[in-house]
Amino acid sequence: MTDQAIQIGELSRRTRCNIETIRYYERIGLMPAPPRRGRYRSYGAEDVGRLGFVRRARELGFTLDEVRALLRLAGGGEASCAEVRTLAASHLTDVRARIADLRRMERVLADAVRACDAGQDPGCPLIQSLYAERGQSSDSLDTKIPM
Amino acid sequence: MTDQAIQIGELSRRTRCNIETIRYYERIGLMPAPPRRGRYRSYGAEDVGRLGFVRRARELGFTLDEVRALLRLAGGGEASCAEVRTLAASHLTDVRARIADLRRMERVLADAVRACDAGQDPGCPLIQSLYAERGQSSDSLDTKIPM
DNA sequence: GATGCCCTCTGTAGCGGCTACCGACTCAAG
DNA sequence: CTTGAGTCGGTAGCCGCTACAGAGGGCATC
Repeated sequence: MTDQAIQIGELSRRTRCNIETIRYYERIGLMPAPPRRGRYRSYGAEDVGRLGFVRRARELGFTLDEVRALLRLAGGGEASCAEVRTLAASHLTDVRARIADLRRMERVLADAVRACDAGQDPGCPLIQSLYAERGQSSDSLDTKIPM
Repeated sequence: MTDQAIQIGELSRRTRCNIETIRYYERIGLMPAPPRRGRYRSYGAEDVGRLGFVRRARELGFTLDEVRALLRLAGGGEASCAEVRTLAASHLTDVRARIADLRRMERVLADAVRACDAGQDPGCPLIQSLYAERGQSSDSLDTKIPM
């Protein structure tokens, strides 16, 4: 059985989650404070599962607040599936917006690098394009989308 | 002529850069400390240009350190164009890596949302996929690419 | 029992790039 | 004279960690 008590280092290895990060998650209440063996934290299989869940959600770009919500919903029954779907769909929209922003950057950068390679301008084309103002700026600095 | 002295509010309007951010840039030495009229900062056309440059570089996703480097290179002659190119090319690589990460997230999220819509699973498919471990995790949490 | 060595502990401070808020001031218009 | 808008410097907060300091614990080896 895998329900033997493990220490934080082993939990870290199994979930590929930094020890400091585990303690951080505990501090902010994302992971429950485990019982202690002496002064050492003692984790079980459930913690491995929960922390794995958190990590995978983070890899999908969910914020810690969203992860908290997902964890709450994970316990609920069928009803919560709809809420999960909503959360995921809205996050998906964010991800797509970020992709769109990055693609704009990519295009401009690639153009500039190409212009540099052509290299018959009097000055550096990239520097010049940074000095020249383009139209409206797509707000990519203002939109605050997490991660 | 546009070289009349303007205050920080006007500079903010012209560059669409938050006043607090302008003062922040001054504090960290990205913008020079301007002369004062009384106790108020007094800016000129050059500042508008420089700050615009900074903003546009930021919109392309350059870090403030990279912007600093670009500003230094902007003064230099032909020689620096090659350095600018290098900087931009390496940043472009970063941007592309971030796009790739986001596309992976997008794919997984879109799949999960679709599975939710199909909705014949016993539990919520997204929650379940977060509990199940996938293979190696593409490191999207570890790679630290700015912005 | 003393020496290593590794693990774990708590606590705090730092990262980047801002943003927000504070009370105090300055200045011009009404 | 009052009111309102702008500006001032300073500090603290945001997110999601990461790093580091200094102490204590536990086990193997000499």
